[in-house]
Amino acid sequence: MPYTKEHKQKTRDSIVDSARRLFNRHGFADVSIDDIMAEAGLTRGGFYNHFGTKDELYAAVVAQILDGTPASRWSCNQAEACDVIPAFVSAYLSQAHFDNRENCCSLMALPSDVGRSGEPVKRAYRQVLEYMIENLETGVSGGDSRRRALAVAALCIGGMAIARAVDDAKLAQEMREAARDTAFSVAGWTMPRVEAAE
Amino acid sequence: MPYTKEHKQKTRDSIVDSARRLFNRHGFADVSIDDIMAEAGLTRGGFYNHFGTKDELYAAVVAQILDGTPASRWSCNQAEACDVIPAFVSAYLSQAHFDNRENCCSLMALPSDVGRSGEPVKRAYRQVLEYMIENLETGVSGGDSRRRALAVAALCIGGMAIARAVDDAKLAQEMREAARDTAFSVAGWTMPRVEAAE
DNA sequence: TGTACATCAGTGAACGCGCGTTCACTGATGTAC
DNA sequence: TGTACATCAGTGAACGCGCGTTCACTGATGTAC
Repeated sequence: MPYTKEHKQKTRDSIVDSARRLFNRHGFADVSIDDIMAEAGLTRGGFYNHFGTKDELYAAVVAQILDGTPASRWSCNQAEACDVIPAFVSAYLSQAHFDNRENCCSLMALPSDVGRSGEPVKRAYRQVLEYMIENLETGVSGGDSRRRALAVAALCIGGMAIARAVDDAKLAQEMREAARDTAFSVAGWTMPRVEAAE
Repeated sequence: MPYTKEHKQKTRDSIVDSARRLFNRHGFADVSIDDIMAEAGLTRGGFYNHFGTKDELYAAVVAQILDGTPASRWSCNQAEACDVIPAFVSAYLSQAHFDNRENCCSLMALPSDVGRSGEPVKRAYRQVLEYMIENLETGVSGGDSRRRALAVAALCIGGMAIARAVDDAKLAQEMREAARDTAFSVAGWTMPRVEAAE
Protein backbone atom coordinates (compact mmCIF):
# COMPACT_ATOMS: atom_id res chain seq x y z
CA MET A 1 0.00 0.00 0.00
CA PRO A 2 1.38 3.40 -0.96
CA TYR A 3 1.04 6.40 1.33
CA THR A 4 -1.65 6.74 3.96
CA LYS A 5 -5.18 8.06 3.61
CA GLU A 6 -4.19 10.95 5.84
CA HIS A 7 -1.52 11.96 3.35
CA LYS A 8 -4.02 12.30 0.53
CA GLN A 9 -6.51 14.14 2.74
CA LYS A 10 -3.84 16.62 3.81
CA THR A 11 -2.96 17.35 0.19
CA ARG A 12 -6.61 17.85 -0.66
CA ASP A 13 -7.07 20.19 2.29
CA SER A 14 -4.09 22.26 1.22
CA ILE A 15 -5.49 22.56 -2.31
CA VAL A 16 -8.84 23.78 -0.93
CA ASP A 17 -7.04 26.18 1.39
CA SER A 18 -4.89 27.62 -1.40
CA ALA A 19 -7.99 28.00 -3.55
CA ARG A 20 -9.87 29.85 -0.80
CA ARG A 21 -7.04 32.34 -0.32
CA LEU A 22 -6.69 32.96 -4.06
CA PHE A 23 -10.48 33.27 -4.53
CA ASN A 24 -10.70 35.83 -1.72
CA ARG A 25 -7.98 37.88 -3.38
CA HIS A 26 -8.85 37.49 -7.07
CA GLY A 27 -12.43 36.23 -7.32
CA PHE A 28 -13.58 32.95 -8.80
CA ALA A 29 -13.11 33.70 -12.47
CA ASP A 30 -9.53 34.98 -12.40
CA VAL A 31 -7.86 32.01 -10.68
CA SER A 32 -6.60 29.04 -12.72
CA ILE A 33 -6.00 25.48 -11.61
CA ASP A 34 -2.31 26.09 -12.31
CA ASP A 35 -2.34 29.02 -9.87
CA ILE A 36 -4.04 26.96 -7.18
CA MET A 37 -1.77 23.92 -7.51
CA ALA A 38 1.36 26.10 -7.59
CA GLU A 39 0.16 27.93 -4.44
CA ALA A 40 -0.17 24.49 -2.82
CA GLY A 41 3.32 23.51 -4.00
CA LEU A 42 2.04 20.95 -6.53
CA THR A 43 1.72 20.64 -10.30
CA ARG A 44 -1.22 20.89 -12.66
CA GLY A 45 -1.90 17.23 -13.36
CA GLY A 46 -2.29 16.14 -9.76
CA PHE A 47 -5.45 18.21 -9.38
CA TYR A 48 -7.53 15.45 -10.94
CA ASN A 49 -6.49 12.94 -8.29
CA HIS A 50 -8.62 15.03 -5.91
CA PHE A 51 -11.40 16.69 -7.94
CA GLY A 52 -13.30 15.72 -11.05
CA THR A 53 -13.71 19.26 -12.35
CA LYS A 54 -13.04 22.84 -11.33
CA ASP A 55 -16.71 23.21 -10.37
CA GLU A 56 -16.29 20.41 -7.86
CA LEU A 57 -13.51 22.45 -6.26
CA TYR A 58 -15.78 25.53 -5.96
CA ALA A 59 -18.28 23.47 -4.00
CA ALA A 60 -15.56 22.05 -1.75
CA VAL A 61 -14.14 25.51 -1.08
CA VAL A 62 -17.40 27.20 -0.14
CA ALA A 63 -18.44 24.17 1.89
CA GLN A 64 -15.68 25.01 4.33
CA ILE A 65 -15.32 28.75 3.91
CA LEU A 66 -15.96 29.05 7.62
CA ASP A 67 -12.66 27.34 8.55
CA GLY A 68 -10.34 30.00 7.21
CA THR A 69 -12.47 32.96 8.17
CA PRO A 70 -12.70 35.13 11.28
CA ALA A 71 -16.17 33.63 11.54
CA SER A 72 -14.57 30.42 12.82
CA ARG A 73 -13.68 32.30 15.98
CA TRP A 74 -17.19 33.54 16.78
CA SER A 75 -18.52 30.72 18.83
CA CYS A 76 -19.12 31.63 22.43
CA ASN A 77 -21.62 30.85 25.13
CA GLN A 78 -24.46 33.12 26.14
CA ALA A 79 -22.55 34.51 29.14
CA GLU A 80 -19.64 35.67 27.00
CA ALA A 81 -21.82 37.09 24.24
CA CYS A 82 -22.10 40.60 25.67
CA ASP A 83 -18.30 40.95 25.46
CA VAL A 84 -17.43 38.79 22.50
CA ILE A 85 -20.00 39.91 19.94
CA PRO A 86 -19.27 43.66 20.08
CA ALA A 87 -15.55 42.87 19.91
CA PHE A 88 -16.21 40.70 16.87
CA VAL A 89 -18.03 43.51 15.07
CA SER A 90 -15.15 45.90 15.83
CA ALA A 91 -12.65 43.36 14.55
CA TYR A 92 -14.75 42.68 11.45
CA LEU A 93 -14.71 46.36 10.49
CA SER A 94 -11.08 46.91 11.54
CA GLN A 95 -8.17 48.13 9.45
CA ALA A 96 -6.44 44.78 9.94
CA HIS A 97 -9.36 42.83 8.47
CA PHE A 98 -9.59 45.39 5.67
CA ASP A 99 -5.91 44.91 4.81
CA ASN A 100 -5.92 41.11 4.94
CA ARG A 101 -6.77 40.28 1.37
CA GLU A 102 -6.44 36.51 1.66
CA ASN A 103 -7.51 35.46 5.14
CA CYS A 104 -10.54 37.69 5.33
CA CYS A 105 -14.20 36.76 5.64
CA SER A 106 -15.45 35.46 2.30
CA LEU A 107 -18.89 36.89 3.00
CA MET A 108 -17.48 40.33 2.25
CA ALA A 109 -14.77 39.30 -0.21
CA LEU A 110 -17.06 37.53 -2.67
CA PRO A 111 -20.70 38.72 -2.43
CA SER A 112 -21.13 39.68 -6.08
CA ASP A 113 -19.24 36.59 -7.30
CA VAL A 114 -21.48 34.34 -5.24
CA GLY A 115 -24.55 36.27 -6.43
CA ARG A 116 -24.01 34.93 -9.92
CA SER A 117 -22.79 31.45 -9.00
CA GLY A 118 -24.79 28.22 -8.86
CA GLU A 119 -26.91 26.81 -6.07
CA PRO A 120 -24.18 24.88 -4.18
CA VAL A 121 -22.09 28.04 -3.84
CA LYS A 122 -25.08 30.12 -2.69
CA ARG A 123 -26.10 27.43 -0.23
CA ALA A 124 -22.67 27.50 1.43
CA TYR A 125 -22.77 31.30 1.55
CA ARG A 126 -26.16 31.22 3.23
CA GLN A 127 -25.01 28.69 5.82
CA VAL A 128 -22.05 30.85 6.84
CA LEU A 129 -24.28 33.94 6.88
CA GLU A 130 -26.90 32.25 9.05
CA TYR A 131 -24.21 31.18 11.48
CA MET A 132 -23.03 34.81 11.70
CA ILE A 133 -26.58 36.13 12.17
CA GLU A 134 -27.38 33.61 14.92
CA ASN A 135 -24.26 34.60 16.82
CA LEU A 136 -24.95 38.31 16.39
CA GLU A 137 -28.49 37.75 17.66
CA THR A 138 -27.20 36.42 20.99
CA GLY A 139 -25.32 39.69 21.44
CA VAL A 140 -27.90 42.37 20.62
CA SER A 141 -29.98 43.80 23.44
CA GLY A 142 -33.66 44.76 23.41
CA GLY A 143 -36.53 43.36 21.37
CA ASP A 144 -36.63 42.78 17.63
CA SER A 145 -33.29 41.03 17.90
CA ARG A 146 -33.54 39.18 14.59
CA ARG A 147 -34.02 42.38 12.59
CA ARG A 148 -31.18 44.07 14.45
CA ALA A 149 -28.85 41.13 13.84
CA LEU A 150 -29.64 41.15 10.11
CA ALA A 151 -28.95 44.89 9.95
CA VAL A 152 -25.65 44.53 11.80
CA ALA A 153 -24.62 41.80 9.33
CA ALA A 154 -25.53 44.06 6.39
CA LEU A 155 -23.51 46.92 7.91
CA CYS A 156 -20.46 44.70 8.50
CA ILE A 157 -20.44 42.97 5.13
CA GLY A 158 -21.69 45.95 3.12
CA GLY A 159 -19.41 48.43 4.87
CA MET A 160 -16.33 46.33 4.20
CA ALA A 161 -17.23 45.43 0.61
CA ILE A 162 -17.80 49.11 -0.20
CA ALA A 163 -14.65 50.24 1.59
CA ARG A 164 -12.64 47.87 -0.58
CA ALA A 165 -14.25 49.05 -3.80
CA VAL A 166 -13.21 52.71 -3.58
CA ASP A 167 -9.85 54.28 -4.45
CA ASP A 168 -9.85 56.69 -1.51
CA ALA A 169 -8.38 55.45 1.78
CA LYS A 170 -10.03 58.23 3.76
CA LEU A 171 -13.49 57.44 2.44
CA ALA A 172 -12.90 53.73 3.05
CA GLN A 173 -12.02 54.40 6.69
CA GLU A 174 -14.96 56.78 7.09
CA MET A 175 -17.26 54.05 5.75
CA ARG A 176 -15.89 51.40 8.12
CA GLU A 177 -16.24 53.71 11.12
CA ALA A 178 -19.76 54.81 10.19
CA ALA A 179 -20.79 51.16 9.74
CA ARG A 180 -19.24 50.21 13.08
CA ASP A 181 -20.76 53.12 15.04
CA THR A 182 -24.18 52.55 13.49
CA ALA A 183 -23.97 48.79 14.14
CA PHE A 184 -23.20 49.49 17.79
CA SER A 185 -26.11 51.89 17.99
CA VAL A 186 -28.49 49.46 16.26
CA ALA A 187 -27.38 46.64 18.56
CA GLY A 188 -27.72 48.79 21.65
CA TRP A 189 -24.07 48.57 22.70
CA THR A 190 -21.93 51.36 24.12
CA MET A 191 -19.27 52.68 21.79
CA PRO A 192 -15.93 50.87 21.71
CA ARG A 193 -12.96 52.70 23.23
CA VAL A 194 -10.85 54.16 20.41
CA GLU A 195 -10.44 51.29 17.92
CA ALA A 196 -8.91 48.84 20.41
CA ALA A 197 -9.34 46.04 17.90
CA GLU A 198 -7.33 47.64 15.11
CA MET B 1 -16.97 61.47 -46.11
CA PRO B 2 -18.56 58.29 -44.80
CA TYR B 3 -21.18 58.33 -42.08
CA THR B 4 -21.51 61.07 -39.50
CA LYS B 5 -19.70 61.48 -36.20
CA GLU B 6 -23.01 60.94 -34.42
CA HIS B 7 -23.33 57.53 -36.04
CA LYS B 8 -20.02 56.34 -34.61
CA GLN B 9 -20.80 57.82 -31.18
CA LYS B 10 -24.16 56.04 -31.13
CA THR B 11 -22.50 52.71 -31.91
CA ARG B 12 -19.93 53.30 -29.19
CA ASP B 13 -22.65 54.17 -26.68
CA SER B 14 -24.54 51.00 -27.50
CA ILE B 15 -21.40 48.90 -26.99
CA VAL B 16 -20.84 50.51 -23.57
CA ASP B 17 -24.48 50.00 -22.70
CA SER B 18 -24.45 46.33 -23.71
CA ALA B 19 -21.27 45.84 -21.70
CA ARG B 20 -22.78 47.43 -18.58
CA ARG B 21 -25.84 45.17 -18.73
CA LEU B 22 -23.72 42.04 -19.23
CA PHE B 23 -21.25 43.05 -16.49
CA ASN B 24 -24.08 43.60 -14.01
CA ARG B 25 -25.41 40.15 -14.78
CA HIS B 26 -22.20 38.12 -15.15
CA GLY B 27 -19.36 40.16 -13.60
CA PHE B 28 -16.31 41.51 -15.40
CA ALA B 29 -14.37 38.29 -15.89
CA ASP B 30 -17.10 36.16 -17.46
CA VAL B 31 -18.08 38.43 -20.34
CA SER B 32 -16.21 38.26 -23.66
CA ILE B 33 -15.88 40.89 -26.37
CA ASP B 34 -17.86 38.55 -28.61
CA ASP B 35 -20.72 38.55 -26.09
CA ILE B 36 -20.72 42.33 -25.85
CA MET B 37 -20.61 42.96 -29.59
CA ALA B 38 -23.32 40.37 -30.25
CA GLU B 39 -25.51 41.99 -27.56
CA ALA B 40 -25.03 45.27 -29.42
CA GLY B 41 -25.91 43.60 -32.75
CA LEU B 42 -22.37 43.86 -34.10
CA THR B 43 -19.43 41.53 -34.80
CA ARG B 44 -16.14 40.91 -33.05
CA GLY B 45 -13.76 42.86 -35.27
CA GLY B 46 -15.53 46.20 -35.09
CA PHE B 47 -14.77 46.51 -31.40
CA TYR B 48 -11.31 47.88 -32.17
CA ASN B 49 -12.70 50.79 -34.14
CA HIS B 50 -13.95 52.08 -30.77
CA PHE B 51 -11.58 50.82 -28.07
CA GLY B 52 -7.88 49.98 -28.02
CA THR B 53 -8.20 47.15 -25.51
CA LYS B 54 -10.76 45.47 -23.29
CA ASP B 55 -9.38 47.40 -20.30
CA GLU B 56 -10.22 50.65 -22.07
CA LEU B 57 -13.81 49.44 -22.26
CA TYR B 58 -13.92 48.73 -18.50
CA ALA B 59 -12.91 52.33 -17.85
CA ALA B 60 -15.51 53.64 -20.29
CA VAL B 61 -18.25 51.51 -18.73
CA VAL B 62 -17.64 52.47 -15.15
CA ALA B 63 -17.15 56.10 -16.13
CA GLN B 64 -20.83 56.21 -17.00
CA ILE B 65 -22.30 53.58 -14.71
CA LEU B 66 -24.57 56.26 -13.37
CA ASP B 67 -26.51 56.63 -16.63
CA GLY B 68 -28.03 53.18 -16.64
CA THR B 69 -28.65 52.96 -12.95
CA PRO B 70 -31.55 53.90 -10.70
CA ALA B 71 -29.04 56.39 -9.27
CA SER B 72 -29.57 58.53 -12.35
CA ARG B 73 -33.03 59.28 -11.03
CA TRP B 74 -31.95 60.53 -7.60
CA SER B 75 -31.44 64.18 -8.27
CA CYS B 76 -33.95 66.38 -6.56
CA ASN B 77 -33.98 69.74 -4.88
CA GLN B 78 -33.93 70.29 -1.15
CA ALA B 79 -37.69 70.78 -0.96
CA GLU B 80 -38.42 67.39 -2.53
CA ALA B 81 -35.74 65.55 -0.54
CA CYS B 82 -37.96 64.61 2.39
CA ASP B 83 -40.24 62.69 0.01
CA VAL B 84 -37.86 61.56 -2.69
CA ILE B 85 -34.98 60.16 -0.64
CA PRO B 86 -37.02 57.76 1.52
CA ALA B 87 -38.83 56.61 -1.62
CA PHE B 88 -35.48 56.01 -3.26
CA VAL B 89 -34.29 53.84 -0.38
CA SER B 90 -37.51 51.81 -0.54
CA ALA B 91 -37.09 51.39 -4.29
CA TYR B 92 -33.43 50.46 -3.91
CA LEU B 93 -34.30 47.63 -1.53
CA SER B 94 -37.42 46.57 -3.45
CA GLN B 95 -38.25 43.21 -4.98
CA ALA B 96 -38.28 44.83 -8.44
CA HIS B 97 -34.72 46.11 -8.08
CA PHE B 98 -33.68 42.73 -6.64
CA ASP B 99 -35.13 40.93 -9.68
CA ASN B 100 -33.68 43.25 -12.32
CA ARG B 101 -30.36 41.57 -12.99
CA GLU B 102 -29.23 43.86 -15.82
CA ASN B 103 -30.57 47.33 -15.16
CA CYS B 104 -29.77 47.41 -11.48
CA CYS B 105 -27.39 49.62 -9.56
CA SER B 106 -23.82 48.53 -10.25
CA LEU B 107 -22.80 49.59 -6.74
CA MET B 108 -24.54 46.48 -5.44
CA ALA B 109 -24.06 44.26 -8.49
CA LEU B 110 -20.27 44.50 -8.64
CA PRO B 111 -18.72 45.45 -5.25
CA SER B 112 -16.35 42.49 -4.97
CA ASP B 113 -15.41 42.68 -8.67
CA VAL B 114 -14.55 46.35 -8.33
CA GLY B 115 -12.65 45.65 -5.09
CA ARG B 116 -10.07 43.75 -7.08
CA SER B 117 -10.01 45.94 -10.19
CA GLY B 118 -7.58 48.74 -11.04
CA GLU B 119 -7.65 52.39 -10.06
CA PRO B 120 -9.81 53.74 -12.93
CA VAL B 121 -12.57 51.28 -12.07
CA LYS B 122 -12.40 52.07 -8.35
CA ARG B 123 -12.38 55.79 -9.06
CA ALA B 124 -15.62 55.54 -11.04
CA TYR B 125 -17.19 53.42 -8.28
CA ARG B 126 -16.23 56.04 -5.70
CA GLN B 127 -17.71 58.86 -7.77
CA VAL B 128 -21.07 57.12 -8.08
CA LEU B 129 -21.01 56.23 -4.37
CA GLU B 130 -20.23 59.81 -3.35
CA TYR B 131 -23.10 61.05 -5.48
CA MET B 132 -25.41 58.59 -3.72
CA ILE B 133 -24.15 59.59 -0.26
CA GLU B 134 -24.52 63.32 -0.96
CA ASN B 135 -28.12 62.81 -2.03
CA LEU B 136 -28.89 60.60 0.96
CA GLU B 137 -27.39 63.26 3.24
CA THR B 138 -29.94 65.85 2.07
CA GLY B 139 -32.70 63.48 3.13
CA VAL B 140 -31.66 62.38 6.64
CA SER B 141 -32.94 64.36 9.60
CA GLY B 142 -31.09 65.28 12.80
CA GLY B 143 -27.38 65.83 13.39
CA ASP B 144 -24.50 63.59 12.36
CA SER B 145 -26.01 63.45 8.87
CA ARG B 146 -22.81 62.33 7.12
CA ARG B 147 -22.45 59.24 9.32
CA ARG B 148 -26.13 58.39 8.91
CA ALA B 149 -25.93 58.75 5.13
CA LEU B 150 -22.89 56.44 4.98
CA ALA B 151 -24.71 53.86 7.11
CA VAL B 152 -27.84 54.01 4.93
CA ALA B 153 -25.67 53.48 1.83
CA ALA B 154 -24.01 50.45 3.50
CA LEU B 155 -27.43 49.04 4.40
CA CYS B 156 -28.79 49.51 0.86
CA ILE B 157 -25.78 48.16 -1.01
CA GLY B 158 -24.85 45.50 1.56
CA GLY B 159 -28.43 44.35 2.09
CA MET B 160 -29.00 43.86 -1.64
CA ALA B 161 -25.62 42.23 -2.35
CA ILE B 162 -26.20 39.75 0.48
CA ALA B 163 -29.80 39.06 -0.55
CA ARG B 164 -28.56 38.13 -4.02
CA ALA B 165 -25.85 35.82 -2.69
CA VAL B 166 -28.13 33.42 -0.79
CA ASP B 167 -30.19 30.53 -2.15
CA ASP B 168 -33.17 31.19 0.11
CA ALA B 169 -35.83 33.63 -1.14
CA LYS B 170 -37.32 34.02 2.31
CA LEU B 171 -34.00 34.97 3.89
CA ALA B 172 -33.28 37.33 1.00
CA GLN B 173 -36.57 39.14 1.55
CA GLU B 174 -36.03 39.23 5.31
CA MET B 175 -32.61 40.81 4.74
CA ARG B 176 -34.01 43.47 2.38
CA GLU B 177 -36.78 44.37 4.81
CA ALA B 178 -34.46 44.49 7.83
CA ALA B 179 -32.06 46.71 5.88
CA ARG B 180 -34.88 49.01 4.78
CA ASP B 181 -36.49 49.29 8.23
CA THR B 182 -33.13 49.92 9.88
CA ALA B 183 -32.17 52.48 7.22
CA PHE B 184 -35.44 54.35 7.88
CA SER B 185 -34.80 54.25 11.60
CA VAL B 186 -31.17 55.42 11.19
CA ALA B 187 -32.28 58.24 8.89
CA GLY B 188 -35.08 59.30 11.23
CA TRP B 189 -37.91 58.66 8.76
CA THR B 190 -41.31 57.20 9.52
CA MET B 191 -41.87 53.70 8.20
CA PRO B 192 -43.12 53.36 4.64
CA ARG B 193 -46.69 52.18 4.16
CA VAL B 194 -46.61 48.51 3.18
CA GLU B 195 -44.01 48.28 0.41
CA ALA B 196 -45.65 50.82 -1.91
CA ALA B 197 -42.50 50.82 -4.05
CA GLU B 198 -42.51 47.10 -4.81
C1' DT C 1 -30.34 66.08 -60.11
C1' DG C 2 -27.12 62.31 -61.06
C1' DT C 3 -22.81 59.84 -60.93
C1' DA C 4 -18.07 58.75 -59.53
C1' DC C 5 -15.33 58.58 -55.66
C1' DA C 6 -12.84 58.62 -51.15
C1' DT C 7 -13.55 57.40 -46.51
C1' DC C 8 -13.88 54.42 -42.81
C1' DA C 9 -17.46 51.63 -39.81
C1' DG C 10 -18.23 47.10 -39.77
C1' DT C 11 -17.07 42.07 -41.24
C1' DG C 12 -15.25 37.61 -40.46
C1' DA C 13 -11.21 34.59 -41.09
C1' DA C 14 -6.94 33.87 -38.83
C1' DC C 15 -3.33 33.87 -35.09
C1' DG C 16 -1.36 32.92 -30.68
C1' DC C 17 -1.87 32.25 -25.99
C1' DG C 18 -3.78 30.46 -21.69
C1' DC C 19 -6.72 27.42 -19.58
C1' DG C 20 -9.24 23.03 -18.32
C1' DT C 21 -8.50 18.48 -19.00
C1' DT C 22 -6.15 13.98 -20.36
C1' DC C 23 -2.66 10.63 -20.17
C1' DA C 24 1.55 7.84 -20.11
C1' DC C 25 5.01 8.01 -16.75
C1' DT C 26 7.77 8.05 -12.31
C1' DG C 27 9.05 7.34 -7.90
C1' DA C 28 7.86 7.41 -2.87
C1' DT C 29 5.55 4.62 0.23
C1' DG C 30 3.74 0.62 3.14
C1' DT C 31 3.37 -4.41 2.99
C1' DA C 32 4.60 -9.29 2.26
C1' DC C 33 7.89 -12.53 2.71
C1' DT D 1 16.05 -6.82 9.77
C1' DG D 2 16.27 -6.68 4.75
C1' DT D 3 14.58 -6.94 0.05
C1' DA D 4 11.20 -7.26 -3.70
C1' DC D 5 6.93 -5.63 -5.02
C1' DA D 6 2.29 -3.50 -5.86
C1' DT D 7 -0.04 0.75 -5.39
C1' DC D 8 -1.22 5.19 -6.57
C1' DA D 9 -0.05 10.42 -5.52
C1' DG D 10 2.21 13.43 -8.14
C1' DT D 11 4.57 14.88 -12.76
C1' DG D 12 4.71 17.32 -16.98
C1' DA D 13 3.94 17.02 -21.97
C1' DA D 14 0.13 17.28 -24.98
C1' DC D 15 -4.65 18.38 -26.77
C1' DG D 16 -8.49 21.23 -27.96
C1' DC D 17 -11.15 25.11 -27.19
C1' DG D 18 -12.26 29.95 -26.33
C1' DC D 19 -10.72 34.41 -26.02
C1' DG D 20 -8.31 38.93 -27.10
C1' DT D 21 -6.42 40.84 -30.90
C1' DT D 22 -5.04 41.58 -35.92
C1' DC D 23 -5.87 42.27 -40.62
C1' DA D 24 -7.32 42.26 -45.44
C1' DC D 25 -11.77 43.12 -47.11
C1' DT D 26 -16.47 45.08 -48.13
C1' DG D 27 -19.95 48.13 -48.71
C1' DA D 28 -22.74 52.08 -46.88
C1' DT D 29 -22.31 56.82 -46.63
C1' DG D 30 -21.60 61.95 -47.61
C1' DT D 31 -19.21 64.94 -50.90
C1' DA D 32 -17.41 66.85 -55.28
C1' DC D 33 -18.34 67.76 -59.68
